[in-house]
Amino acid sequence: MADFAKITGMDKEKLQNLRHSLAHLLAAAVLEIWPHAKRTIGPAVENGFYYDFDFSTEKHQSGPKNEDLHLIEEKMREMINGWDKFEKEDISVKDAKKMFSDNPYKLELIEEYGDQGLSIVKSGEFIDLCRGGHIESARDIKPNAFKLTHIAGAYWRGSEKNKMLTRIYGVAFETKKELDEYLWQQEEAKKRDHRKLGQELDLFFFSDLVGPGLPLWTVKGTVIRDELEKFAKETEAKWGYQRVATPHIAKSQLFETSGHLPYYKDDMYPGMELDDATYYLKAMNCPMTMALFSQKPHSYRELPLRLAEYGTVYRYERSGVLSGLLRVRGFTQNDAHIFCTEDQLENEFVQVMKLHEYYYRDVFGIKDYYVRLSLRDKSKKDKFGGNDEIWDKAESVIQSAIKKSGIPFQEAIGEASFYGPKADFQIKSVIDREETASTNQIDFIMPARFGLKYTGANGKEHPIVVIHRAPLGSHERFIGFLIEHYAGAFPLWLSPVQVAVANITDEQLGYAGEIVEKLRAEGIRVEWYNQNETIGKKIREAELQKVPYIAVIGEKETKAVSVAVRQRGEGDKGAMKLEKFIEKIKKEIKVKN
RNA sequence: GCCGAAGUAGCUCAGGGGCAGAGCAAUUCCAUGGUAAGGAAUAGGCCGUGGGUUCGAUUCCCACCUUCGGCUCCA
Repeated sequence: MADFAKITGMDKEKLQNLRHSLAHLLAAAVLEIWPHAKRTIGPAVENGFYYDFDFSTEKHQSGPKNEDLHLIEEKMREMINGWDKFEKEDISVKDAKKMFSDNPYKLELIEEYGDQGLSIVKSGEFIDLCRGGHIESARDIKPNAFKLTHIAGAYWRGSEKNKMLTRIYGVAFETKKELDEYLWQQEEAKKRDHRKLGQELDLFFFSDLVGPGLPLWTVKGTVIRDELEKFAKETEAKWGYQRVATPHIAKSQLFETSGHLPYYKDDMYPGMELDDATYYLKAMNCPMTMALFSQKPHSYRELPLRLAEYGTVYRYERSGVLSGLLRVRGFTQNDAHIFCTEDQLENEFVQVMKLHEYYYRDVFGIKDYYVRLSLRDKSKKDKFGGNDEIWDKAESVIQSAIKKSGIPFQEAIGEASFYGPKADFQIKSVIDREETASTNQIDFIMPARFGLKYTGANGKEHPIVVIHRAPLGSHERFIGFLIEHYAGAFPLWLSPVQVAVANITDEQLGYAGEIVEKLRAEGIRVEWYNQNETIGKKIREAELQKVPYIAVIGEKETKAVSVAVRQRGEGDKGAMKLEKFIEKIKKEIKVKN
């Protein structure tokens, strides 16, 4: 995992210990108020801590509600005074079982970790089973530098087969100042949440009539989609890609051939039974492109063949995971499949990584991401197709290619797809949720299942290897991310409205209308603020809509055939001739910044 | 899917067993204005959907739908 956490004054381990100690304090406070609750575990996490409880044993009252957090916090502050040094002691399995005889969760942990040695931690009256990692004394906890934030459900030991527990989250820092700063940052982050900005800037929405996870793009949102797509098409054409188009549905045989159906059937929209077959909405484009490639024989001279498609796919994501544009059920991928020889594979993959660098670093200025290299878990053979020889080859090529590209990465064992290892570009949303922006895979398996071959210089047939790649991920997720990245203030080339024309009085309606027409004729996206309102009001509205340029038209401008230019966030830039303004805009659109 | 919370005008939200409220936006009128909100009037509602309790439900109860916070999942 990349470390997105801010470096604070306190050393990291000590801060983690402080947070873990607070988890114990939280448990102690909760047990004071809900004496029959069962505590389970409470680790430190990024920015804070949590503790999981089972309140189902609490007979007299229900578990905590959000409004009780305040109460628990007060209890914690009260209890700190009775706490002192954190003392750690080793304990035998027998004594531990006795001590926690009424707590099945602790007993399960004792059973599992007993042979590795157990210890307990004590402070004041409080004792908890614990592996350790505390600050020296509870006196180091500043009572005003932590805050309980929310209550949520969480499965015992992270498995949905287990009981759902109640998790209480808190945030904690060394000082109140750091806590306040963190809380302020969280508030600021909420302002750039793509769901909020999507509403305010009128970019997309969801309709109950259409269904959950199926975004509808407004006129303004569609401009961003189209610009992004146009840019990707142009760029990828230069990088040697050719475009194809495939249907949205296919017979079950296609997904059986690709191998997806047994693995992913539950995540696909259910099949449509027809006379000749069961048809499925595609949840991925690759089987279609494979079928397209298999249509005719291929010579080594055609390779590498890079086939790109903006393909719309549908996945039946579980209802609870849907989130704005970042997790949807229908989305359009910036997809492509590179069909190549084994010898070309590494270089092609390096090129794919370089394309990412161009997009992320050079064009969008995205810095806050990391690459997750997902490899197979050798002990879980049923999760991954093919044999060890093929996997070893694929993993060695991807590792070598990614090293050659010079892009830093982290390995994740067991995260590979069933048909191959992958290099994913991981980003974080403003609310700190990590998502995959781009996924890139090496695949020996699916081409083999489709029997894809090429004829080599020696006249013999050889197996094809495929790279799956989607640098811009999906329109939905990538635009969701871009909205947050730019805080809604898109660069000129992506802005739904590039110029707002605002006449000061009705006297200039004629001239302003001409300006609007001229800008439009130059291919500039313009919106005319011609309401009967003051210029101050129009400027405010255009600024709130984050329009990059406002062309103010008054009596002076009409006479001089000019526009008074106001730049987003920078204010009045003075008047300039219309031709000059158009030239400036067009130049800025071209350089994409 | 699971735990919890919330759904009232286009948006942000208040209210509460007996005629449905505000601000912003919209429309019209007045004002004709110089760089972040000029004034007035009008219109706008199955109070998420379906059941139930009640003389009466937007309000109370139940179910469902959607959204939000998490968990699990994420080709």
